[in-house]
Amino acid sequence: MSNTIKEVAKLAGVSVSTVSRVINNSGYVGEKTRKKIVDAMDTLSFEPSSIARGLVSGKTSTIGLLLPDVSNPFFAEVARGTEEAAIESGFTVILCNSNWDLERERMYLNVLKGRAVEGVIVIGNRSAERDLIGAVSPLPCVFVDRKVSSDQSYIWIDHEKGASIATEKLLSIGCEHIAHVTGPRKSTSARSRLSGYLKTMKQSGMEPSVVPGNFRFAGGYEAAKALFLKDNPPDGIFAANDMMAIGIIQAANELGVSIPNDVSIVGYDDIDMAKCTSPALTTIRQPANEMGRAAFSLFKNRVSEMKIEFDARLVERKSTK
Amino acid sequence: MSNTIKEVAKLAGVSVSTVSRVINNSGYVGEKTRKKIVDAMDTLSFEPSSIARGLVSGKTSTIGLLLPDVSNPFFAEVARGTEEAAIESGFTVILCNSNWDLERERMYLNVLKGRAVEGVIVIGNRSAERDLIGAVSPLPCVFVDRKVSSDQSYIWIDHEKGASIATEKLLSIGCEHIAHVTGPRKSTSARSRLSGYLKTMKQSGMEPSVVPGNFRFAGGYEAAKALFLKDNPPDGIFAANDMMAIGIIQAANELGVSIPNDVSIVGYDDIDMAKCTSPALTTIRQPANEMGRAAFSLFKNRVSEMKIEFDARLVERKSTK
DNA sequence: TTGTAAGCGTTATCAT
DNA sequence: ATGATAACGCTTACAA
Repeated sequence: MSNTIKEVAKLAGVSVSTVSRVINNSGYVGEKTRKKIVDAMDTLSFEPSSIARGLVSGKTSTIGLLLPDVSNPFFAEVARGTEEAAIESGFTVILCNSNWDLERERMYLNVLKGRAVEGVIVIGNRSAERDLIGAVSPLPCVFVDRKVSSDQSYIWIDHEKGASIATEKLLSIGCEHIAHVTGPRKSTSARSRLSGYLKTMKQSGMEPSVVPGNFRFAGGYEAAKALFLKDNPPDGIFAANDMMAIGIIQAANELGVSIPNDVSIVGYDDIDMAKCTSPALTTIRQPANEMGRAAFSLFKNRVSEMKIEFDARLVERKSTK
Repeated sequence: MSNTIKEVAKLAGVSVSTVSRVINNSGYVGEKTRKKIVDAMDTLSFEPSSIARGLVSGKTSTIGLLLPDVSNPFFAEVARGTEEAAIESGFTVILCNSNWDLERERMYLNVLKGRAVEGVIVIGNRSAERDLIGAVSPLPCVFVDRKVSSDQSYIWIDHEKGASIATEKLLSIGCEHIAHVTGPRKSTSARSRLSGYLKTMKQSGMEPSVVPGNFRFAGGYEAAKALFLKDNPPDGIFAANDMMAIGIIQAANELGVSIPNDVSIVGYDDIDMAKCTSPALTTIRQPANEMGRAAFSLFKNRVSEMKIEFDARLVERKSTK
């Protein structure tokens, strides 16, 4: 049962401030007194109230982590990285799933502020930049997977470049009809990938073909079914993330479309599962765990205006010729 | 900018107690006054400090959710359900990934207590029951996916029965050599599934064949490779969860083992992806989201000694004859 | 070396 | 219908 500092003080026959000193290891405390207090704390199994402490110090050792959907393995992995780094620094993280919903994003941001988090890490959000910054201000905010123009910090990876690499790979192996299955419209990273695809296609004078997706397995699956049933099916597909790419592979297998003979597939993320699909998925690797850890360290070190950029790179496996 | 109730009071030209009344919708407040105050709160975009509230009321409206691994879709979905229900009740949840690590479980439990959560929901943990209860005591604790003998509450689903149903299905279609790929040894649900499998096999006089797994895609994949390369490969496999079943399907596809002709596969969980594998996965359905919601409601209504049991049921798809 | 007392932002109990 | 004011459990000058 959690007792108060007062009861400890009484039992030890000292004042609360002395007890506070031994709790925080600050100021001078006589050896005998310290021992008496420690004993008292033990017998009462005293645990200081982090609420009261938070009220006084304004510090809660808590950060908020806002992301669209933990079920997405990429986000889950970033969250893991952040959480691991946080715990190592004595912080705890409050996890919020916005579900790609603008309203919920705003709501959560308020909840977090009310909870007096010391900072917010936002991953793959949809809100307009100024809305977001306005909403969390004056808390430090680190953006992951999104470049922001102001003096905020962010962890970034060049999706446009990654998408170009993916598209170029498909081009380089001779694909002549390359389709792109997108992520949710409001996801900035999805948009960047789309734009990288579009640019690269334009540069090489190819006709783009875009199918809307949603970053989920089922989305890729549906998109692929539609694509393969067309008169002029693609011979290359760049999916905006691995989950959809895996859905595409399943659809292809079901329809008897052979990978990579009939169609080559490139995904994005390099989630665990990508190694093990059949055929194994060629994809653009994002170091998710590291990105999460980096986000926390940016927050922790109170660096503002710091931009860490990671490199997306191609991981070639068997789903491309 | 997070303002205080004082500043709102000043701006509205009233006392803090009146502001407190409109915040909490308690006591009488004149219509005009209320409007002034609401306006003031808006212009300052005031958000009450839940810390200060917590200090006064002793309530933090926060619960801890301890689970082994958010990357596991089943856990992710339970977490989603819990979080949704929590938010609807004005609670926020602190999410902790134990990574199936006993040490981390204990550590997190302490962190949560220090953070003054009002209760803890524990999913699929490994710790011994009394350790766990001792560690969170005196906080209310709801166990998900685990039956506990004491007066604690739990949400449960009969894994042994589910596993029996799965095994029986395989038996009923004439499989003669049925293997089981297990979950992590220390997972109680994995153990129950194993025991259901073992029992059913024994009842029907069949020789069991158990391969260790880990609930992850790669685990199923590896196990299947080993299994299919044996002299006497199985004609039926019951995987302790869907992620592994999907890994098994991939391995089968790669090795040219035909499903369900050469081998029938049954999974466990019925995650989203199960519908879309190729062939679609026959599996035991667990209502993950509902289980998460139920867990929160058990906590919320402060019911102790309440046991909610869900039913596992077979969802037949194409991976079984 | 130790104690006293003033907050931290709320809520709740009295008055008014 | 509204306002003072005393808690809540702790930290932290400032005194002693």
